[in-house]
Amino acid sequence: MSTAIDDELWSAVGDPIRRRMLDLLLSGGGGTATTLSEQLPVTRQAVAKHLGVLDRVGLVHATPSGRERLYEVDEAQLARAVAQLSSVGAAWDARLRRIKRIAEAIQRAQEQQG
Amino acid sequence: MSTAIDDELWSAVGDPIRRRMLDLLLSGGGGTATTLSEQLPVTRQAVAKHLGVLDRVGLVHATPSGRERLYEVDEAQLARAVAQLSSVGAAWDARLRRIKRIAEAIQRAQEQQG
DNA sequence: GTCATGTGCAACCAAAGGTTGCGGGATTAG
DNA sequence: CTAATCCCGCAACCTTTGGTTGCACATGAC
Repeated sequence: MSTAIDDELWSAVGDPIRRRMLDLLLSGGGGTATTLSEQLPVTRQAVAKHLGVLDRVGLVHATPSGRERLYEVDEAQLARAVAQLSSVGAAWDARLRRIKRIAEAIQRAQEQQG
Repeated sequence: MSTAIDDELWSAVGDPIRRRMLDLLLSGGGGTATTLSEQLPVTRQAVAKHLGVLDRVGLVHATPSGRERLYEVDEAQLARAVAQLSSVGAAWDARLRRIKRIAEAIQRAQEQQG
């Protein structure tokens, strides 16, 4: 029910730039800070900071290769994040359904009474 | 595929405190800045700011009542947000599946060849 | 009227996202 | 080998955002 433990993963994917970065890394099969920044509206340094955040929570990992630094998505960790997203979504969805059921019950009761 | 349009809703539910506020509002059937702040680790003013954010994106709406100001969740808008969460989750999930399929295909090809 | 309570507004602080500028390794050209 | 280049990391600085305190105003209780 609670989302307390997973706030780090959440806030990691909560940033629009970071979500687009994950998209780019997934579709491009990895990338560097420079290549990513060319496809994003921010500078290389900003991308590097975001990559640091994603790296810290384990969503990506880096492979130094010569003067480049190739980043790739950790698929298992991203799968975990996706699972948590759907978990929260499912919880809210369930509560919304319950509220709707209760509201309908109240309305039925009022119609019977009135 | 893209999440560009819905960044506002995303970032609204991207904050852990705001998610807990939505939870509290849903389970408690509404609340004021004061009552919410009593159940959260931040001050009333911080809660009020968050309520302002949630109000701006339409996830909650306020009902002035005397000297109080009751906030309630806009269920339709929250349902929209949930849909977008699952949408992004599903997109990533699909891409992860595709990557896994391709990786397996490559491995099969290598086994045949080697 | 007086007192308490809930709100809103303003000033101030700290952290996060973003930018520019610079210096340091690895790679390629000469 | 040297020089130019490219990619990267680090540091300083700015702006926005989440958070706090303090205060003034309005409304309900006495």
